[in-house]
Amino acid sequence: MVSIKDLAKHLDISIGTVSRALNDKPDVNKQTRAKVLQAADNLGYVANQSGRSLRQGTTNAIGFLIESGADTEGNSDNFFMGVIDGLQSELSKHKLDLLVLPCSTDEDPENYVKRMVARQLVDGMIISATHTIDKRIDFLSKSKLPFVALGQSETGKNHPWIDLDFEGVARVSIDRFVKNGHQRIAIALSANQLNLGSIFLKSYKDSLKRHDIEFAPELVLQANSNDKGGYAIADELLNLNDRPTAILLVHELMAHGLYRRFAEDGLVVGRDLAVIGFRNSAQARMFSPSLTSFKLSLRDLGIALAASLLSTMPAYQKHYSGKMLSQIWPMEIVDGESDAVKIPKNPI
Amino acid sequence: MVSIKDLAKHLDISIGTVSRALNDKPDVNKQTRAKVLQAADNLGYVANQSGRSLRQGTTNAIGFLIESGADTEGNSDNFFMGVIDGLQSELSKHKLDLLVLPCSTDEDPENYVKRMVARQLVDGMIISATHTIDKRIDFLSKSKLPFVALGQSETGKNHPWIDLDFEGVARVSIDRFVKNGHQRIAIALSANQLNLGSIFLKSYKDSLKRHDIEFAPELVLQANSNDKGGYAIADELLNLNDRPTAILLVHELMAHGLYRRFAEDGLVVGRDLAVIGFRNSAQARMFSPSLTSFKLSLRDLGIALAASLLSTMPAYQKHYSGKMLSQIWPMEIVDGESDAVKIPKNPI
DNA sequence: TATAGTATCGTAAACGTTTACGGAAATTAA
DNA sequence: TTAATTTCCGTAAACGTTTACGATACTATA
Repeated sequence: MVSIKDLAKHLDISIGTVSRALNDKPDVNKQTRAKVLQAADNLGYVANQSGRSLRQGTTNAIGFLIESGADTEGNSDNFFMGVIDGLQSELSKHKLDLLVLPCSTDEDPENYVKRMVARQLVDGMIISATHTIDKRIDFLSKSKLPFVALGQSETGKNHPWIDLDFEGVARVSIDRFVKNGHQRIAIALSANQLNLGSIFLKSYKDSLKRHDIEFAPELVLQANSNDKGGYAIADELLNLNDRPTAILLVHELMAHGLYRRFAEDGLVVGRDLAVIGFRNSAQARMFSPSLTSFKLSLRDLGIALAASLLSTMPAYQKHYSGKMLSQIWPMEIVDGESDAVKIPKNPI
Repeated sequence: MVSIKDLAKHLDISIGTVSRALNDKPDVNKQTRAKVLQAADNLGYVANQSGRSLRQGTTNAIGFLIESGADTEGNSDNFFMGVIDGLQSELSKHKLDLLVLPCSTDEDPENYVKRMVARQLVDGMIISATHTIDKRIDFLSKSKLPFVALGQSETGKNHPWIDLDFEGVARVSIDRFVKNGHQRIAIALSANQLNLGSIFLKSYKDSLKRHDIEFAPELVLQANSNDKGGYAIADELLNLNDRPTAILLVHELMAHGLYRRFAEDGLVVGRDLAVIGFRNSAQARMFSPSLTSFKLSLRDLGIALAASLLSTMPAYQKHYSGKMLSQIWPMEIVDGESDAVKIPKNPI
């Protein structure tokens, strides 16, 4: 590996000048700068990050914290890949690299964050899979490392975050159901602890209240956010005395199981039950009848996350003066056939 | 941030001794070591990685190179998440951290690898999405950085690699088809350049030859590895003069489109066409009739990759004396209903 | 011409570690 | 008691950068 010292020796100038030339500092002659850049290119010089980090206390890298376990909230499709692509697109504008830091299922997330922060290999962090009570946020708030959370938490709010508009998804869904005459509307939630569920549930309740529909606890169903869970929920639903006529699937990965269970009884989604899913994954289009769902541009979300983070970092703030730190990320509904049924005469 | 210097001052001993105590070096008194560890814990000391890297030229981290674009050969999030979990499980045994390095769709993969190597933030690399001709491998071979490839390449083979047993998958599939009386057997490949396709195709041809079945070029179908591609392939297949009675889907993400296209003509997979898919994804179980496919433990694959890499790194070799550097990763077939049809009397 | 200002560069310290080396104290051997 | 050995610890250099500071030479101003 060729160092700055080698460059200096090769050009017979001081390492200080070489460094200044490489870093576009003002007080260096144009010709010498040209020579330095030329030589750097020839010899294949590239700055050693450790040396640079040690001196400046900066790494030119941003970390994206994810959980590497298999089923993280049913994000089975390319959720992260899409977000990552957006993150990079924005970060690369500032010559920042993205390091994805996967927290293993074996390790306590808080401990993992501590380790990664201590390692000092990133200048800022984006954390995902936010929990209602999230110790990582506690820790990061205390540390001086800039960070942005994908997903709100109740742990502390004076940090930037971006959250998908779960509230809006639930509201729009319920409104649409009600508009079509539905009165008994169910909601299917994931069985885990993520904050997502509580937001959805609250918005669901609020929407019902707005329409003067009484909240029925038995219509809040919980299961794992996958095929099996969907089957179980459909089963539970079909066994209710007073069956719902519509259901909102917070995790549309449940959809397939639901379709499957219905098919077993000769029932058809969209005719015997109105279904709206969240969030428009690659699979959503595959259903028959097609699933009404919500569209989300993962790439744009990634870009927004990066912008939000950078706007809190002094070195980059100038580029993001007008940006909002935190925001609710809106999503558009995409019409399918699964919620076609209106005011059913024979509620299932 | 508390440094080793702070620790030394606090304990009124030299920084050399502190460092030795923390790193389990032999020549340090047991009591002083205990004191040092205690103080480090109290003050929340954790070694600065930049300083350490600069001095030792080592980072205690392994990089996993992936491509962050949306459709990377149908390897959705789950694929990587599973592998990552396995990687970490093995790496953590040696106190190594895993950094996932996503190559953006905007950037040339070779250039990205160069940048990441130059950054010197990992001691070794695992690269994925290997192409038949892969410049990254060229570069890494020249550099001194240890690496292992997930997927073979023709670029140079004197480096460790692990490849899924595509050859076996094709062979077992064709054998099973033939055993059930099929003679016209198609194969659906992805339309892109990955090495996977060529291996599959070769094995497909070899298997046919073994059974004295003439190779028919029109039975090699190509499309994008997704729902639409499957639909297109089914369409093409149904328009053939002499239709095949069986098909091997190299990317079972195509399966849904194929099912869909068949349903349109009132045809049923498993009755009117024998289908075997690859690789047993979460969706595979959801099909009806269920898709016969191949099982793959992503976690175990990750563990093997890590072991393979570490066995080439001097500092860790002692733990992996007997390990093989490169290997073909076997997969088991999982019976479904999609290939139930035997020697059809009325070939579609 | 003398002075002030400017452009350019070299010097050296600092970031936080690790580690080779040597020295002092403690222990053992004679 | 002395010499030899061992145990423990401090010193200082080194890794590759960046950057404050000062020095030099040149240019413009009076």
